[in-house]
Amino acid sequence: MQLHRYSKEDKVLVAVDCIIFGFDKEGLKILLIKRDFEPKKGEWSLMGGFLKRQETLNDAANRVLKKLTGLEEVYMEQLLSYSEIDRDPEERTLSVAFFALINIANYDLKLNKENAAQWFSLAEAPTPIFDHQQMINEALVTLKRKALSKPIGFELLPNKFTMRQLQNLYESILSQKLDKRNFISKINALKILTRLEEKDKSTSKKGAYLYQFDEEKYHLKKEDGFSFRI
Amino acid sequence: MQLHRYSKEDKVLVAVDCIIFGFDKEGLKILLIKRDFEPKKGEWSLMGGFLKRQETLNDAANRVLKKLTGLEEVYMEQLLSYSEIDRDPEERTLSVAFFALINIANYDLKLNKENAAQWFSLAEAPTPIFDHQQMINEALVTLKRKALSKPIGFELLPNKFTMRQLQNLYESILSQKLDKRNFISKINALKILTRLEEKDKSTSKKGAYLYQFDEEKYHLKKEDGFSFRI
DNA sequence: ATTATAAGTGTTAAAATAACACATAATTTA
DNA sequence: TAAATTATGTGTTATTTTAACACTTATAAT
Repeated sequence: MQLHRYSKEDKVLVAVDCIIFGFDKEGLKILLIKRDFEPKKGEWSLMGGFLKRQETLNDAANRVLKKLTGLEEVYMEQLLSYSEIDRDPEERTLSVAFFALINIANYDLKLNKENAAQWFSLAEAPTPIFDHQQMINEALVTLKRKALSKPIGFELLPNKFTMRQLQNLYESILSQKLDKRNFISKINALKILTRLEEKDKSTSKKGAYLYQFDEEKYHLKKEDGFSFRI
Repeated sequence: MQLHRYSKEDKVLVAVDCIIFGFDKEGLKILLIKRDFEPKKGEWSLMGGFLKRQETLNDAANRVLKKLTGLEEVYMEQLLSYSEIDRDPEERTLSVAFFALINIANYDLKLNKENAAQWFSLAEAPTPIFDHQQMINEALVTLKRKALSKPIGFELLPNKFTMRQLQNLYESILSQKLDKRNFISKINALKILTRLEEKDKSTSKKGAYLYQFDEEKYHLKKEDGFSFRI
């Protein structure tokens, strides 16, 4: 008897590639890394690596991200898999895309000593290798869909933020200007924010109230979902 | 020099599993197959098979479906991948889920001579092997989301169908009764149907008008999407 | 002729959304 | 110290969308 009944089947390399979105005062950004191995060494790429036999895809995505950037405990979500035969010219590799949202200011990328990882605004990002641009484009569609059906921002914004920052985030994601008054009413209707007494004076003389997410209500809304019409 | 620069990396078996939804007068159904190889031989399973080195995931899903059921040129869409280490007790296997929608009446499953494949209503389906039930549950969520944001039915209904059939389809997918008059108004507002002069008399003495999808408008709407509030 | 059955059709109230403009607080400048 | 500047903060109204709701019609069966 054979050791494995599936032994006649083909095995393939499986990779994970992480589309990391960040947000700061300049807008929505994406994290790319300068690839340090062949093929395509020196070109820009998503954070990627190979799946090991003894780990799940999620584990692999987290391991890869930590190794390349020092980022840990990042919220990640699986997207689609990419399987064109020659997508990696070196060898047949199936790649599973992941996406993550993080607050740029919270993470010190200098941990990444060679500084091979870099944030790019979406408009200015270089064209990455293989089919990574396609992955990014599809992740953006997912991100927009999520912004319209779930609360978003908890992972992207600092702990305390102004209403304007939240609106800027939505505007960045949706590539669309929103009416301030209507935006605030809609957000308030969700009842996921707590307004603090504190104000942020960094952008105005008057100062702007700081808000925090009510984590419990936020996560409840996240499960239920809603239809946020812009 | 090594033949492949990636040669130190692990390779794994990759499978595809197809969640096939069908619709007939009894409602929404799912197609399962009696597994004819070990492990779990004789138990119910999704249509599945292994990815070959020289095919894409989509190709594999279509090949598997054709082999097991005779079904060809079925609309399929990729869902998530499942990667728990021991999800298949035999050997580490990554599985990529696909989902498809077909019109039960259009396909003669007797082509599948051993009749190993069988339609089950969702409530009556046996518990399938491995993590297949989880795949089905997640596919159902996807199906509901799609029904609320894209026109649906083209793949599931016969070429000509009554408004009632379309409503039944939506009710099956959403597990929810809908108001006849409101449903018709909303569907008509989409302008994707053509009403024929013909009537279907199979379910009433009066007869019900038959409709067809206007394929062009249907696909335009499918690209744009909409927010169908039920 | 009566009955039974599913089809077909419109109105109205309620809710959600979109459009819209001015007052305020605090700093900076004159 | 008065005036100007700047981003913040706030409500109302018209429009659109959605939800609730009941009777008539065509035909076959009795």
